[in-house]
Amino acid sequence: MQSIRDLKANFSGPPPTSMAANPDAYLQGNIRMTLDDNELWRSFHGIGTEMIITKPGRRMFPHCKISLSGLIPCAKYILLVDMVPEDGFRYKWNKEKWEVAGKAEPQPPCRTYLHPDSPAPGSHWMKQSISFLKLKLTNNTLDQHGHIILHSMHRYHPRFHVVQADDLFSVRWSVFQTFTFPETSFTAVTAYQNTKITKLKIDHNPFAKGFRDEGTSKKSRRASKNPASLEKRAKTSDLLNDDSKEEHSPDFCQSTFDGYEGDDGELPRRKEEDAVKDERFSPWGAEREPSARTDSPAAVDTRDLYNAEQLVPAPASYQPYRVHGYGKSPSPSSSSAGGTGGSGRSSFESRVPDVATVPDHESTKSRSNEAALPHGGLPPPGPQDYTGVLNMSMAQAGKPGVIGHHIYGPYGAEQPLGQWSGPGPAQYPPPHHLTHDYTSQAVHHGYHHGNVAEWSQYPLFSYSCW
DNA sequence: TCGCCTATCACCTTTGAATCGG
DNA sequence: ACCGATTCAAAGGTGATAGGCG
Repeated sequence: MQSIRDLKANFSGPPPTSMAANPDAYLQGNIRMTLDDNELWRSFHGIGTEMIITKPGRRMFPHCKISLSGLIPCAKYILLVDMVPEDGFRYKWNKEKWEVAGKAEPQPPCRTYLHPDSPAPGSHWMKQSISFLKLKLTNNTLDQHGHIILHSMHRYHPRFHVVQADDLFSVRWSVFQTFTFPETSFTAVTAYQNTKITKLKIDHNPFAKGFRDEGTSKKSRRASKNPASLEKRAKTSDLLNDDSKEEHSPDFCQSTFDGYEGDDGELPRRKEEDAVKDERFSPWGAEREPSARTDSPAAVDTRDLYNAEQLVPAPASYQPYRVHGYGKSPSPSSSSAGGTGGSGRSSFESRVPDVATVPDHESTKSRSNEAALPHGGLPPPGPQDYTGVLNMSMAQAGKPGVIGHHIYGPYGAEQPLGQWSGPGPAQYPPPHHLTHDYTSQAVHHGYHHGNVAEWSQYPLFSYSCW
């Protein structure tokens, strides 16, 4: 899992370098998030997770379930989840594998799911697993229930935010850290495409028990009524029987993420090997191959897409954080020595700042520079969902020694709306920008850019679970 | 014709109120 | 009166399916 270290440590403590050397010195920076049911997530990820989205909203399965540690027991926190596009493409399922089908659709209104327990003290969050069971996904852009709106046939991954705040209204003044887990990425679909995923869901989701083969469920009767379904079921079975050979299956193209490719030769540690396996044989391999990306119809610069879709502005200087914090490099959770391989959990300690800083001249310059780039132009305002949305951004004085960790409203006097449509693409750069040593790079860049004022925006949508 | 979306279905789990017994 | 265990029905989640739409 990847995470991003809260910058607050930079303000309240010694220089970043020393902090890195003494991580225990600042509790704030020691928040650790673990993905529960990691094995299940991985089994889905290895095939290519799909999540059904429906108009009334559909729960995720597996659902997001995490564990937290390192929080201040008596301090209150708010937990949020949002979904961010994995890339700038639309996909289609063709001949047992996913193919790029063109440029991604404009990003639907960005919403954030607030955990219903929020706000709650750190002790509450740490005493047990935190489940986002009731989070629902929809493809209805006019949804009034607060479900997270996604596009079908697009790839996303959930992003978890931990915000230290006494209440929702103080969120804007609060620090928050963001975590992502590579294995939780998925394709939003209105109907399952990959029969292996269907089978896996049926096998593991209690609500789908009625579709399991075991016993003489009425499903059999139902299926027997329709020869076509019989055929389909047979096909499913065949496919599943071939699971043992799946690594050689045509739909399991080798991934060539740069972050991993370099290691292809030798993988001394077994854990790492296992961890990377999912990526290597993910059905996404072909599409995510750098060359494929370049040549794909979408030879579209994803940065443009994110500019328009995400509205999470981030200057060029911010890019490295996101690149390393989120990219498809080997999952740090699984490759880390303290790994969670056998624990069935993926864990990640926040390392990289994911907190935007108050823009200063430097950042302004940076933005200007980026705007001058071929793909760095400011996008038109995207379809932000402002209704009931607690839009906010985190602003932070990036200069060393400056105690500033505020979150400014997007339309506050401090920050004209125009600035909110800045170059967001930095958050989701193409995989080929990944460097080999993801973790160390992330840390390095995070601190390296500490002097640069940066912005980010997290539109928070909370009424979905109140 | 094809790919995707949606309404509907039967089956199942979850949930909470009602009931019962100690 | 209180508490815990059990029962039961309603609510809601699931994938399958057929048909609609562009």
